[in-house]
Amino acid sequence: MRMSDVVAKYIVQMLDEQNGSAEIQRNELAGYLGCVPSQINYVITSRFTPEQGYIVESRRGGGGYIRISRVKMDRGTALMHIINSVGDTLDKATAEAMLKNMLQRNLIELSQAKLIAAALSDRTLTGVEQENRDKLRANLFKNMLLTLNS
Amino acid sequence: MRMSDVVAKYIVQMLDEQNGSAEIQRNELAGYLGCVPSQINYVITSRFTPEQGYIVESRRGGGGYIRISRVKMDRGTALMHIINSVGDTLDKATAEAMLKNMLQRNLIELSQAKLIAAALSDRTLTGVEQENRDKLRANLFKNMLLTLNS
DNA sequence: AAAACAAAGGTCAAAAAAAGTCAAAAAATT
DNA sequence: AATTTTTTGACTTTTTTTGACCTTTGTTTT
Repeated sequence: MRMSDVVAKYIVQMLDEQNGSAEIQRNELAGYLGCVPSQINYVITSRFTPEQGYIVESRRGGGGYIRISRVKMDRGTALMHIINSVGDTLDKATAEAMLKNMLQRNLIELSQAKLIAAALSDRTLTGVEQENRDKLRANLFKNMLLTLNS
Repeated sequence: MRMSDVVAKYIVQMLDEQNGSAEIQRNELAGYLGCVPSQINYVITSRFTPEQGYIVESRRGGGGYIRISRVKMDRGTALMHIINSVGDTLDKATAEAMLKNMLQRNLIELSQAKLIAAALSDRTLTGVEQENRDKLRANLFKNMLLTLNS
């Protein structure tokens, strides 16, 4: 079995045992499982992504940690669907249409839609090169929506 | 739990109990909590800054003290203040501290804080060059907050 | 009143404790 | 054979902890 699978399995097990939330110490876990610390980062970026329904937070420095949480799927199923339908890039018009739609379907509140729209606006993203904007928009959109269904 | 968090928690608790104002003796508190005195300074400068809505006053010498107070204002003003305190760039740690503080002060809701945090996270912004991230963060932060006070 | 001493708090930088990044090498898949 | 995914490790960045030394203020002595 691959090391990355061992790590992933371990994390999934923690998530199962601790109802959807696991906090690890990178170096400690790496030591325990017998891999290099950066392997943990690899596993997290490759298998615990927003698309796959996970939120990852971390802190460096003394007492640092990595926290992984599984997003619950209730009303979230609809959101999850939407999140998954967004590819690598997302243009502003499409994003706005989607937000409008979500509002009509009562999936999000107005203040939330406004927050998201503000993040995706051209005004906010001046400074980011045109070619990168829609990529960033996709990222922003997906990551932000994810926070709503946990 | 980190020493710094223990200290911060202790102070917050005092603030809560004494409606927004706490007076401590540095050496005494350090002795009580079991840390070096300068740890107290560290915690204060890292977690009880004006940006985060605190005023700190102190006096040396016999009978010296450190007084920490939470400043309070109406929501719109407070948000405006916060927005204005953000310059051209904003690093993630500062942003998070600010969000936490806004939450504590009931200026925003949890779901909103989460949306904003997600937009500012490194994970969302991978793809944006390091040197531009904090600039973009400042933009995102300010533009998003602006939607909240209208 | 001046000088000496004691009692606070302040500063700063080094060391320690984490986590993050990136690219090259190796392994697995197609 | 080519491409994609994994593994590794050197190097970076962030955050916290600690301690030696500094400054300010109050209290005693002379």
